[in-house]
Amino acid sequence: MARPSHVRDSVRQLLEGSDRHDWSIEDLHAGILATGLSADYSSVFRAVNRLEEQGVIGQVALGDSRVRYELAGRHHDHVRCDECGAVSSLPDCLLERAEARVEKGTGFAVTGHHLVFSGLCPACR
Amino acid sequence: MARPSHVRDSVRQLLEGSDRHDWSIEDLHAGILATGLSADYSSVFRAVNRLEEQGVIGQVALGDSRVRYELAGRHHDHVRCDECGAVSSLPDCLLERAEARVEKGTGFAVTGHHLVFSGLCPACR
DNA sequence: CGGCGTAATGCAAGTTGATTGCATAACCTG
DNA sequence: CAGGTTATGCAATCAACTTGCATTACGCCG
Repeated sequence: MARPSHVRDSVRQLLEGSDRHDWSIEDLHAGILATGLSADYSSVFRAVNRLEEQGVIGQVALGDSRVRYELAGRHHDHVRCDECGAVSSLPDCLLERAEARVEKGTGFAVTGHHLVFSGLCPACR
Repeated sequence: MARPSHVRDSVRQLLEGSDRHDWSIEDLHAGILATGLSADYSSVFRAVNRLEEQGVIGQVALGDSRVRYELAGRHHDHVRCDECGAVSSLPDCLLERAEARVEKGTGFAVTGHHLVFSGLCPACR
């Protein structure tokens, strides 16, 4: 019976109150502590899992072997800086557009991209 | 003075002797043991790192929080089965093509994709 | 051929981030 | 207020990666 969870609420607020697309659990944990509230890492972990189950947030695979999250919403792709790791999101799916467009839209100097389709292989479907 | 390294050689042979694109260090380690040779996990780890430095192999980010490797070569994208994790590579960059093409070419039922551009952000370049 | 210096290896310990078990505290319902 | 369920903290565990250190194996040079 969904009881209030200040941890979950805090996580949600952090996600909603920023435009970041690369929150790690640790970032969220630190973020909560920074607001003066307290929460255990494991509680944040569980809050995040729950929010993910509920479809409120989703994982973002940025290839840094660390699970990152962002608010769930319309599908979009990301650009990431090789240097500082900054992540920006692209307004829409650019599958059929070129990297030049990314450059133009974000100011990033695009050097490459990583693309993974997901689905079911012939054997599984 | 690059001395012979049977571990490195074994790793290389495994990579070259298969069409897999998702070798984890553990897979490689197991693969070597399977050939009758012996090698420590850490040696495989170091061999893999060296081969990566040398540009012989490269990481593949498949979003399963585990570092995976494949032979370095022309850029290409991957399709991964949500169910069993099977990975196939696509012959060329499909950035400007649609998922329908992937379906057709691989037999996978594509349900989505993950795309990450990399480059330098305005501040870094 | 024998000594040297450097690279490779194994073994074990250390790190980091994710995950779980368990006991306690909090909340909603009846 | 009692009962049942969920949330939380704390500590322990896990998994994968990484490093330190001593030892061994090459390859080279005199």
